[in-house]
Amino acid sequence: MTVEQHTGAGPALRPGLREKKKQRTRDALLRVALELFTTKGYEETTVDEIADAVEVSQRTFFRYFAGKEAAVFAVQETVESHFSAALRARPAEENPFTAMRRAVAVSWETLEETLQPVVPLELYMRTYQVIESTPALLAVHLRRSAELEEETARLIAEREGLDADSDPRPRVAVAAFTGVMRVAGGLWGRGEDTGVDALRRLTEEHLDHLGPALAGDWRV
Amino acid sequence: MTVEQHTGAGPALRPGLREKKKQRTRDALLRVALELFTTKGYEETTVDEIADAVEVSQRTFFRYFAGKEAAVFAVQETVESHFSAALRARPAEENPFTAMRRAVAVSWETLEETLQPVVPLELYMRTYQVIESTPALLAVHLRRSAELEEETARLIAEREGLDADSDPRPRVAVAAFTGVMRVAGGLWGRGEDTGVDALRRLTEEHLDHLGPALAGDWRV
DNA sequence: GAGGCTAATGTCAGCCGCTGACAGTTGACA
DNA sequence: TGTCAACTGTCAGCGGCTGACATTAGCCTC
Repeated sequence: MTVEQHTGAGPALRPGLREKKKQRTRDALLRVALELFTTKGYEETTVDEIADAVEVSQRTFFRYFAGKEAAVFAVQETVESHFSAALRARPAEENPFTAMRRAVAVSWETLEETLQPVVPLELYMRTYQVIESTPALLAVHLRRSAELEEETARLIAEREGLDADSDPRPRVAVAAFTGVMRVAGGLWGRGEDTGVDALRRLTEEHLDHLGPALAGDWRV
Repeated sequence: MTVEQHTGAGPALRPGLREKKKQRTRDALLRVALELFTTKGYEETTVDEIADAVEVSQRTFFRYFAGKEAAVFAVQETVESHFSAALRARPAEENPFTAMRRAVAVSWETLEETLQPVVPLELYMRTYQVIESTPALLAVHLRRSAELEEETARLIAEREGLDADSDPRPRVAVAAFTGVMRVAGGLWGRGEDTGVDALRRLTEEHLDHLGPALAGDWRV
């Protein structure tokens, strides 16, 4: 059994019937899973239901996804590496915060076309809301975010010519930044407007407060 | 079935044999669970093993703890409310950051005596390391931290006479603060020195960088 | 294009976490 | 002492997940 776990970056050279079938099965499983999660809820959806809907055995589902959770976060992986790429592409002159802010902005602008081959943007957005509102998923999401944060800190350290292991500043800055991002994300998840624009606006708004909030005395 | 889920704040007026037995069972389950988790690992420990060691049925374990995880975080609950209390006790003149910093410092100083009745401090510290090094537990921990963060933001907002729902600044400040705390906690979890002092020192060190890190240009 | 190789899938048995239902036991209190 | 309620045990069962083994089906060679 070989089954590529990640979508992109496969060999893809002369797909062959076998590869194409695998891809189709994976896509079908993913789509059906997200569709069910977003309609009847994550906890309420059984792996058997997903497998049945795609007409494969439960065992096969687990060969494509490490677990029920994995299906939820499969798309998220794409989004995250999309952000990392955007950050790497930022010019060296920008300071850490500007670079992160713009990387977020850019990666959201181009999100739709990046995701299109995998799932429609709208389904992804709905999935994101399921994550924010399902305790078990939120927990995993936060841990994953922490990992992305670690990676981001290393990127920032590199940009600034610092050693990420000995110098705490990159981590601290990134922690503060993503902390704010998370607050915005949480608010968005609890709000009504589920569009990308609403999320973008909320984020900008909150990031604007980062500097002043740390200054200290708000009562002036 | 009534079984008080939390340790403190019970009636405790003239315990009675029944209450005492319940308390003993719960304590035994908790201690044995943490002991097993910290020695053979969380995933490797079965609920049956815990129950057997205490000589109760598996079903009884689940009547005292909502799940395997709940046992791990039972102590953490105490620690968290201890911190909240310390923050509430901070004088109003202190600015948000100072208040949070000192609340952390104070609550750690008095941690041992607070925990003593429940579990030895050393066992708690070991448990904390298990949390940091077990993905499933780390995930839950982060979600719980997010909830504490929410509560803390409300406290801060109240101190400053702001509305936590409309004004993003309390949340942002708290997010930045706890983000840094988490980084320090993570480093401590991966380090060798497992004492409280090491954790305290790391925290102070990282918090000192919060202001400067946000200033922007680190290359001067 | 028949046959062999191997990847993908299906089937089955079983572990573990967790829950509802029901029955048995044991403190509490009149 | 007897009644009631609280606590516990037993049992059956679901859902997530895994290892082992048999079956199917794409691929490649002669």
